[in-house]
Amino acid sequence: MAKPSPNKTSKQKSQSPHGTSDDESARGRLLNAATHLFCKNGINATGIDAIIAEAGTAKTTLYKLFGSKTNLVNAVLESEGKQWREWFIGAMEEGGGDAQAKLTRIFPALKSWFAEERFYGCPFINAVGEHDKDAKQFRSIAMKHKKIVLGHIEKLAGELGSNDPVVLAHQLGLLIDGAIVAAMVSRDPGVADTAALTAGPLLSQSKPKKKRAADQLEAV
Amino acid sequence: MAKPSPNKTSKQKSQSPHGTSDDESARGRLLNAATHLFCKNGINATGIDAIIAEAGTAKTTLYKLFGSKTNLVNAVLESEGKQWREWFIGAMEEGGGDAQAKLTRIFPALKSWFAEERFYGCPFINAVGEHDKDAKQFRSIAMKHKKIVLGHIEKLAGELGSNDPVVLAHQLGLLIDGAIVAAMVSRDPGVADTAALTAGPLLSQSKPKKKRAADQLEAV
DNA sequence: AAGGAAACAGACCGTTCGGTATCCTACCGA
DNA sequence: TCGGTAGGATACCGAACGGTCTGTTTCCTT
Repeated sequence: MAKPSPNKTSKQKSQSPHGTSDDESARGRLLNAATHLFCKNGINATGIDAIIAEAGTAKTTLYKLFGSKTNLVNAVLESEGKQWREWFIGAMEEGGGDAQAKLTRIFPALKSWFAEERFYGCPFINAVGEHDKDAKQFRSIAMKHKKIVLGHIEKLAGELGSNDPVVLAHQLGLLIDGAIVAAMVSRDPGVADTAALTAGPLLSQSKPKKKRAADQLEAV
Repeated sequence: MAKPSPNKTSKQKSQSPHGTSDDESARGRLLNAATHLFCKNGINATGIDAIIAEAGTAKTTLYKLFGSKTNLVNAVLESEGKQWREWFIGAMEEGGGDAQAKLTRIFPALKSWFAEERFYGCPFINAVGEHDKDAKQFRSIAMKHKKIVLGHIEKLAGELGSNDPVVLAHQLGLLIDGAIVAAMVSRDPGVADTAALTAGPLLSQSKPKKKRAADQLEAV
């Protein structure tokens, strides 16, 4: 939990799901500033000038380091996604216990994220929402991110003994997404409690053999 | 079930949750074009010129009728929200049956929405996501919309005999939001089936007296 | 001490943005 | 015949956009 040492190479567990690395190079400052502004105000609403003002760099530096705004956006999403996943998976894994214990930590972890002053929703969902929905660009990035997260949940769901880990992971994914957007809109971290309440039975009743999930689907 | 008439033109149950009213006046065409482009490409990414080009009107007409882009955005959200709610509530209510039957229609209805060619996610969620998250403007509009929807679900949850209709409505709301954003990102209407699968037990097991929801929360 | 890379400042480019002004056309009821 | 209204066309405005340019400062290396 407590973490020593510097950045870059050292493996540190983040306390926070995002974006304030202590990288004080121009690149790091630009990435931090762009992350903050893109997430807070939206990508299209954030101009280059605002980013360099917050980063305290020159415009030249930005274009030397990233080449274009598009590249900067991609770099932000990549680093932010990586940091978020490390935080999220870490929050499940740290503290040990069985799969159920780990999966039960999902929504308390999200709740603490929602309560942060700089919680602005999911950058991937927001990025998709403010761009062409027929284009694959952001949707594929978002799906790649989601796939990694759900993959880990699916693995835990398997350890849990679920008879359909894929479906269970998707169910939890739905609750996660729902909680994130509801928290973004309402600014109420308490939505995570509702999500936890909904997820609870899924995690405890998934061991006993009942009808298979796919069959239940047919019944609807 | 079919209710006649009150407003404006003829009152017909919409087959579709959005935006293509048959109003062929300049105002109607502008509203349709703006709705389509805002939802498809994002509000900030959509310029006035693109809107008037799709509407086939002059820029003057837009500003004579709406005054500003901001006003146009608000008009779009208002009309779109109203149409969506009428469609959604209609989809639950039409066909009758008890509260459980009505609530069970939620996700099949959403699925048919997700499958539409012009499904671009929830305009309110997307609008919040691409603007300042510290500002109330879009968040309050979105919450107002959501409150009406959840209010209706809550009423049905009460009829269902749920011992905590408010919590049940919020649980369903979470699944609805999650399904909408997941469908927007993945373009897979099937997420509605996963949501239905998750909601099913909530609707059937809510009658028997168990621990109160709030108590379960404490247990987490 | 000298050199060079990295970052600085900021003027500047062409384009597009939201928005305004002017003038024109068509229709419609009195 | 008339005037009013609704809408169309187009030129234009200042500001902001993403991006480039020239030139200066800082600092590490040798």
